[in-house]
Amino acid sequence: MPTKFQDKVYELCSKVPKGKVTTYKAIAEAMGTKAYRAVGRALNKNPYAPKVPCHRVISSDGSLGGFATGIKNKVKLLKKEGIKIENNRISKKIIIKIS
DNA sequence: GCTTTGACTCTCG
DNA sequence: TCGAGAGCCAAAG
Repeated sequence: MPTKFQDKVYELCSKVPKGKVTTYKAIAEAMGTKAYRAVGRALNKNPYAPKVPCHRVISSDGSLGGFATGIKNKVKLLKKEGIKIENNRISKKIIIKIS
């Protein structure tokens, strides 16, 4: 079991509904921290790999940010979810905020 | 136990 | 509009 911080990150990731995405910033803010980078780093480890849809987490300005298994794979996964991706950019309108 | 790094974000030029 | 620099926190080395 990873740290509480990571656990929180993964939990928030799970809260993202299918067909929508969220941002690293939103996650960090949701857990009451500004460790945006720590969130990304935690997801890179991704001990919950298939359990948590970490591919639904992107950067704040709509870019994909990055992906451990490759951006291309991330794009493919998101497209499967019904998310439109253009030039490695996600429509900001589908970006949601975590409660 | 301190230093470096990172799937980030913001601000300034 | 685009590029570079600084700031932030947590985990790994």
